[in-house]
Amino acid sequence: MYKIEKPGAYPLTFGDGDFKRKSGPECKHCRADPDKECRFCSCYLCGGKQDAHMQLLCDECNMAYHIYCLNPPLSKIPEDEDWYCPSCKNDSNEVVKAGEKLKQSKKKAKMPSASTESQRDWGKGMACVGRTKECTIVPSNHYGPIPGVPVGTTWKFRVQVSEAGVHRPHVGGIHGRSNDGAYSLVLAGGFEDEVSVKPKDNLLAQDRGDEFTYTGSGGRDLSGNKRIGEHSFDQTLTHMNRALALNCDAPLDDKNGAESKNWRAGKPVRVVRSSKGRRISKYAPEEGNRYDGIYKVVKYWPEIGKCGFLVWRYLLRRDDVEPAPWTSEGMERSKKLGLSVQYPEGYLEAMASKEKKDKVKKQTVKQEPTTQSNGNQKRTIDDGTEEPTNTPKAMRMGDGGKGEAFQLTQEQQWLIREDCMNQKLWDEVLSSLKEGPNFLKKLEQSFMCVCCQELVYQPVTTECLHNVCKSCLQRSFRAEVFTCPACRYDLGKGYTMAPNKVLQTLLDQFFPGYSKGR
DNA sequence: GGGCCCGCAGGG
DNA sequence: CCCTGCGGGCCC
Repeated sequence: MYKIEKPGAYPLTFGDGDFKRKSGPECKHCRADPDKECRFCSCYLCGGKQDAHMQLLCDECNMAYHIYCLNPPLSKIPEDEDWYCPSCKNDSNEVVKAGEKLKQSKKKAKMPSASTESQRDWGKGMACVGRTKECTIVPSNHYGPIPGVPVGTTWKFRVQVSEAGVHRPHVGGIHGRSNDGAYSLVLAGGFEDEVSVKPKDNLLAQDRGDEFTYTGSGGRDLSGNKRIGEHSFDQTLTHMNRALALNCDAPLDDKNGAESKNWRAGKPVRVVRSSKGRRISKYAPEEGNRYDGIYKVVKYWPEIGKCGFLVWRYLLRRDDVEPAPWTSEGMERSKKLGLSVQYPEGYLEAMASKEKKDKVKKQTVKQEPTTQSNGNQKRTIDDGTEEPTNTPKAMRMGDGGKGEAFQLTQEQQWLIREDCMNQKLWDEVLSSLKEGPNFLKKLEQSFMCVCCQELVYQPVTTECLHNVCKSCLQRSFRAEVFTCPACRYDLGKGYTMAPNKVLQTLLDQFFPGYSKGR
């Protein structure tokens, strides 16, 4: 019934009450909220629910795709019987017809996976995924901030930073063009042992927040299909190293380096700090990759690194009107803007269900020692093996049941930590864990919507740190009241009501089924 | 906890 | 087309 039989027969409509897909009568990912983007029940590429009549369903994976989101886009619904999405479609020259020998497309044939015996599944996970969106508001060679992305914005994965347009390469540390300049770089502490051989220069090697030194790329042994490796030859002032040097307001000198007379006159570089740099920099974020603003190249010079090979080094200095995230001004701003680590769509949910699955697996292994995984099994991020969720997934009282503390699952502890905007509330609620059953009462009180006086549903956590049902807040806005219903803090007419997915996941676990009929 | 090594995006 | 690359998940 989900197959498009003829052009014009589109099963994905919202008006006829027959909106059904893989998740039963209502999508378990977005609970059929028409205002919520969802890649599971709507367009897999943009998540948008609009233009249902232009959403094609893949006959293999059953995911929906806007014809205009496809690359290349389609102008109309194809007339063919079957349609397969880009990831399910088989390249025609990879299909083995009767009497033909196995052949592969040129590209695939050259890929490492074609010539390896490895059974490991590389297909999933954030290391090997492609972008699902692209920044188009500015070109890829844009200098300066990305409009709409404030300093302090943080993403869990590099691919998201790329999607936002802040730093486009997936892996590379510098983004630039060798005849133009560098647009952005990532500080991830990949060069900690590359401090100068001269001890007094070690100070310069440190990240001091508003100033830091950076090491160029290249000179590494990438054999074995690696992306980073040991230094084994000299770096040259070419490619991205040349690009970054061009940002410095001084004539290029690829022998001795150069220093700017007026450092602010150099081309601006967007700087992203990664949590990986934490080992060597106290300015690195706790988690993910954070946009820290605009820096300029003050000078650059060649140097013999600890590795014994020549490396190019750069001194960068901050030049941005937006406060740095680690300053008190910056922290206040981040709080006001409600900035928190952004995860890919569906990532937290996938992690949560994976954790659950792993636990189940462990148990089955314990019970049936003969069960073996064959190693060939394909894994998917969410292969839909969810059990019915009528029982709390979690924490019950201990065995005796007489007043023991409430037990949180690991997953819940993790999710609670993720919900940092509600940290204060959670601290308070968690303090009643030891009161056993009273914990749930306390939880219900703490996350009650001030409008409907019920447990919040699709909660919007406001800048002023209150939780209101999205629908309640929308009702308020429809009545032209644009303040927080709890404290009257002005949210502004254009306020975007992003539901707190982590909180919703948690509440669904603690109060299974509470959102039914809402 | 460290090593292995994949697809993808970008520049040239 | 080619080459490069301060990711990241999984296995040992």
